[in-house]
Amino acid sequence: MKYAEIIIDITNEKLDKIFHYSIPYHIKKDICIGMRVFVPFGKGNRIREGYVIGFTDTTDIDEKYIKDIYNLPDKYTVFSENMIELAKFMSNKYYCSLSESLQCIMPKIKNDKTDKYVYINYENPNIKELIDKILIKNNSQSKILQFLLKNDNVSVYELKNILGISLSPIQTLEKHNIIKITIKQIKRNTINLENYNKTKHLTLSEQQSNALNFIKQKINEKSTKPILLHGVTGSGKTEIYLQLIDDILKNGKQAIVLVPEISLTPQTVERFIGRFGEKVSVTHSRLSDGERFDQWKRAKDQEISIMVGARSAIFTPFENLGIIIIDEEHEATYKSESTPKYNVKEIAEKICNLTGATLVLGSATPSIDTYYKTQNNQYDLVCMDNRINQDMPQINVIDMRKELEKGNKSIFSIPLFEAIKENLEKNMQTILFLNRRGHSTFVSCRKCGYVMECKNCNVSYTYHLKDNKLICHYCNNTESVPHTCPACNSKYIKYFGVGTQKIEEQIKKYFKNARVMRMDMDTTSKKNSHQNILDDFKNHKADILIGTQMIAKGLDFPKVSLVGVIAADITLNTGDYKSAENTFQLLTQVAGRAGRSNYKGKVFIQTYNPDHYSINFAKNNDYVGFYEKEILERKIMFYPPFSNIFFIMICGEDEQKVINSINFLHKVMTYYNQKTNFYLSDVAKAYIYKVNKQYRYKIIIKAEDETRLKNFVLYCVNILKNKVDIKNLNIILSLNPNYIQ
DNA sequence: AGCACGCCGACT
DNA sequence: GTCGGCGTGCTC
Repeated sequence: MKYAEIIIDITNEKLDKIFHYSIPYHIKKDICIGMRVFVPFGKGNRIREGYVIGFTDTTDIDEKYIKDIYNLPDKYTVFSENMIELAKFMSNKYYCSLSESLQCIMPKIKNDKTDKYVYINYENPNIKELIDKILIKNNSQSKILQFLLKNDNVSVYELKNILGISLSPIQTLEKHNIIKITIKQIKRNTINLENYNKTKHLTLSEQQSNALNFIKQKINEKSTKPILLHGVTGSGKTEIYLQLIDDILKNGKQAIVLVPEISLTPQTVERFIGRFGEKVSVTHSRLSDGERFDQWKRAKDQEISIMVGARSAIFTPFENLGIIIIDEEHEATYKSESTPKYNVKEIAEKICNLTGATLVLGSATPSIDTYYKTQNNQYDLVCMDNRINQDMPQINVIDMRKELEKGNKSIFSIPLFEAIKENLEKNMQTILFLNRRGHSTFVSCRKCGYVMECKNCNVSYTYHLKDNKLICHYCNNTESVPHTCPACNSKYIKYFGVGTQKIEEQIKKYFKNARVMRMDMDTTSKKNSHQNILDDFKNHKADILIGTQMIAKGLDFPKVSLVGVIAADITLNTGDYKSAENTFQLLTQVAGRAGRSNYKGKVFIQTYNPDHYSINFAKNNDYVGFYEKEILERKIMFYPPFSNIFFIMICGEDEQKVINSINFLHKVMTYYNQKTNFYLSDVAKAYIYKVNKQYRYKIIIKAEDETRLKNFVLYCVNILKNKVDIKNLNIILSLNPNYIQ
């Protein structure tokens, strides 16, 4: 144990290696693998943060260059050895540096003074005299008290910075009982336990107990295979999760539950808190760094046993993890879109391999990739085909071409219109789904055909009725609507296409007495507005809810008996190989919102492609049928899971430079591909080829073997980086991205 | 990342 | 002559 192996917490390719430091005597007894360290680094010996990932007795470096570790900031290990192993796995799999992986695993420890707040101690009976005594003096203590008398909610960190003082006068005042330092309550965004009623186990249906017993048995057998729980919408998957977790806790182990960010509303969370109370912690994207760290630390200190959260909750540092549950496993948000571009299902599988925990994936519409693994014997499969309370809703597909033939030019088909009317009369609720926000998709001149386009991006503006503005959905650039056409000066500006705002306008026009609410990115930008809309709708403060993606999934409104999909074609025609899968999933999930309690649900899907298999299988609630058709398609087209797709995009403001560099890269790839013979596309403009003034060009390459493909691409990109000036260019690499751009 | 070294242009 | 621009290279 002569030297410590340290990873420096700086993101730079050249620093992505182990540095050796010697261990001074005063920390020798405390230091261990996984701890944070401060070390002198570089020529100026600036103190930098680093992590101990191992020890060694030998080094290639001349001993005279080796420096001492400066100190250990924490008394605990930040990473378990499993987590260090996971970080190595991540940097290899997602081609990022070790420090990036480690940063991703551990929440940023903010200067730990940030969360300590300072108050004058008014409980001290002599406080008035004591303050007066100090105020006369001209010292740091006096400055502190003057500041505190004028300001509320002051942190130690702010005091030090604003007044330019050190910690010691603050500590002296605390010692003399003049001020109090309290760790700030982190309850701000977490759920208040008092609002939740304790719940007990529900009685399981036969299919639920079968599923539960199957999974329990697999856990007892110490099976290492992940388990897919395929249960139709409303089949009661959550209750199974709860009882599984209960079992895990009884064995002294802990549980991680991942849900998509969008369903991290109290609706889902309350079921976990209701059952397990203060043993549960919840993380979501709106937590501050300090709050996030606090949750992390509570897990580390074994104050909690269950973490419910979005993607990043996978890194919760439980000592004795028993189970990882990934609900709605098909959701695209489980793949990160920023470095490291990890897929949380892969991370979860790795963690389970390392710790012996069990991985359970749940969905009504499993991803094709996951279901394929069950057919391949890599995963176990357990199914629940029936709803608990009701039959599956009746799904009607409406051919919008025929509506047009009949002379109906409105957004609503006659059957959907009649159903909305009938539902309103019955005082039941309706959900209308459209995967596009705004009012009109584009604005153009009737005379010359000119389309209003964003200056920064190669996309047409979307018209927003409420503020009468044109908004670019890619860069949020906003413009007023012109009165005359900028190209030909004609006055005939017309709005085409349909967005959620337009639906709202039309509904209000046709159903004057209906109470309507809209939920999309435009109505949910304020804090809690998301939740307020859902609560109001659940309490029947509105009859019709119009919305995008965000109303499609996981919500449970007992009084909704009608669901209308305005245009199924939007997801169908994205040009992505996953468009059929996404359409099937979305339609099934939206339809699942109807008739969840005692009322029979009805669903209307409007489309110009009524014969498309994704729509037909969704109509018949036939997941397996859809899977069999789709997997055949993937095999023929050599798409995942039969291949891996590498997406390479180069962006920059100088279009010629972008073209030159991507052409060079393509030449290099073509040359080396003579041996490897992967499927290599030509250079092409990205789907939207200009965003935020940046021009974007892409190359797509497909291969069966992930590692060989990845090595090939990284090798070629490296040649590009060494041979061509790529300054001011951005090279984006993504393996199996959610969307091909 | 951030700091030193080093090699060229416009000034006290 | 020298001050300072930031290009290049290295960090246990």
